[in-house]
Amino acid sequence: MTPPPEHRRAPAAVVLGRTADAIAAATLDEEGAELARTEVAASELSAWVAGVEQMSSPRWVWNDAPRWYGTLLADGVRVARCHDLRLCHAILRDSALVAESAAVRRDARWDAAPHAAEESSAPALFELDDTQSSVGPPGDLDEALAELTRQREAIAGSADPARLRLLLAAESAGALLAEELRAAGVPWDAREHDRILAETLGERPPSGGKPAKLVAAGDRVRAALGDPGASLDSQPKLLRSLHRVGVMVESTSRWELAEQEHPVVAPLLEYKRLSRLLSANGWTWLDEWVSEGRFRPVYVPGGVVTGRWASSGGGALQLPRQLREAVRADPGWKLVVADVAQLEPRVLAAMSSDAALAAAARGRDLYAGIVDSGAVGTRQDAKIAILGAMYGATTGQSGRLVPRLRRAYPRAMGLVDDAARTGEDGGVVSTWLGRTSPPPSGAWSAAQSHATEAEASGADETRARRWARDRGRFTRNFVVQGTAAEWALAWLADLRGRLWALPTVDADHAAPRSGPVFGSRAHLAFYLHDEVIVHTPAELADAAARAVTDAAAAAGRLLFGDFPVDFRLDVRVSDTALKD
DNA sequence: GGCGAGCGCGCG
DNA sequence: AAAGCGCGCGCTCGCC
Repeated sequence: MTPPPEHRRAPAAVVLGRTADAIAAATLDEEGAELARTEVAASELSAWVAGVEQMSSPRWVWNDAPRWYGTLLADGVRVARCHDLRLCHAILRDSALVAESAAVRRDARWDAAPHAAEESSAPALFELDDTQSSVGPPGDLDEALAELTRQREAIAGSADPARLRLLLAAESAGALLAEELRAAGVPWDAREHDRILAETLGERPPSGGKPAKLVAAGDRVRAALGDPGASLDSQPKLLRSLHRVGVMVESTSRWELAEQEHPVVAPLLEYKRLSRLLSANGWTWLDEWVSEGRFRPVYVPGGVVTGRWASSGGGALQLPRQLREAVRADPGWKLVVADVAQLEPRVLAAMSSDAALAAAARGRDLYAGIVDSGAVGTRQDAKIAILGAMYGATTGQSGRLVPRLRRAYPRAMGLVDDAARTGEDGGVVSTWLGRTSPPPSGAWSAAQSHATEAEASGADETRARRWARDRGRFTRNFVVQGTAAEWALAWLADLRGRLWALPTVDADHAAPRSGPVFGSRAHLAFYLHDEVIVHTPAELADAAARAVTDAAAAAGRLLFGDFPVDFRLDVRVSDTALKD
């Protein structure tokens, strides 16, 4: 079928790059052939992108999403699709699906770290001449076009182009979403945060000193140690103080202290709890990271080798449960808080086609299903056994339970056991969609080969074996954690589209602090591995909750087709992100 | 005074 | 109880 001419001329993709004083854009057709080239003044870029987006909704191709999209969003421009060259390069470079000879593997300039996230208020972004910048991947149009060509060739020549396309689309959607999450921010009630701090630590001290309850806890510890001058914040000193009063621990970690019977233990654990809250998420954090009712963390898509996101600054991925009450919808808005129950074992069931494990998970708590199958006796045992199987536990209760799972779910356990063996042998493993683990380091390989030589000492052999097992546990977990991250990206990408399709609200119901794009509509506000928070006008909360659930089902089908595994969500509509 | 390592602990 | 995976960050301390 021949499409009408006007459709053929509509660009399938637009590649953006920079010149010394403007933006250069190339429009491409479906096959990647260049249709036209345009120059746009930097100050006009957002308006130009908005127009093209409305007309043809192309896939925007750029070197690095943070470099482009933050400013577009600040200008009120949202795009539907992109291809993030930096992120896709990293995947293709390492993927076992890609031919060894592929040119994309050999251009180290695209191995660059991401650009630091721009302040959304930075007006000079598009004025900067960063074509010569030493930070981030190459910035000019011809470089971007050349890299895109290399990537298209690598995909087309790969062992599974369809999977890779899915992975790269999901990764790129994540790149968009990371900027959107930052633009919208987590709705944060600073007064509630302050109330929690004051209740736990005592009132905020005027000049950055220690709050009263922390001081009091410290005094109780020093009294129990019989040493008014004891230093509690220095691990070596604290350890010596504990030894002096007969608490013979090897570390000062919480779990080891908790095993001890001594009057110092309770106040010390309390002191540690308060001290942690103050230093990690106290008033200093609040001042630095929350403004105008929003926490705007910096997400780093693909920041973890497995494909999980990392974060940079603000500790976005470590928000303590204690502070969830400070996550609070704007007036007239609601939060939809949803997390996946037992994501990783469900993913493992699907990727290994383990029908028995999938059946245990279907329509219920997966751990309860394992108990019902008779493999283990209690829910707690099931949880410990599953975690042990995915992490490679060999000792303790977990190590004892894993063999029972191996009998009950041989396909699932076979998959992770194979991944571990491959890693121990120095090989690489891949996720369901083709993200591949890094090869072993030079030191690792040298240690392994040295251990087989005649002059190797027993210590050499012991060390080599330990490193091999360490790597086996890493590759064992890589396939599951990485595939779970792919499922989560598919979930997010689908949800992002569903939320965008919901109606917008009138200006008098808007949440302007979520920015010009998202202030008038339900939007994603937070994402953490297997959990999302949607901030939505109250009247759309039910629709948003349905979108979250429907997106999870769609993600399961997209990755695993008809394989009968379900991804159960706990979904709550509430004013706060508090978990029960 | 800057920098990296080690510790400990928050999250999944 | 932690064990077995993946992170980021604040703190101290030794080194330069």
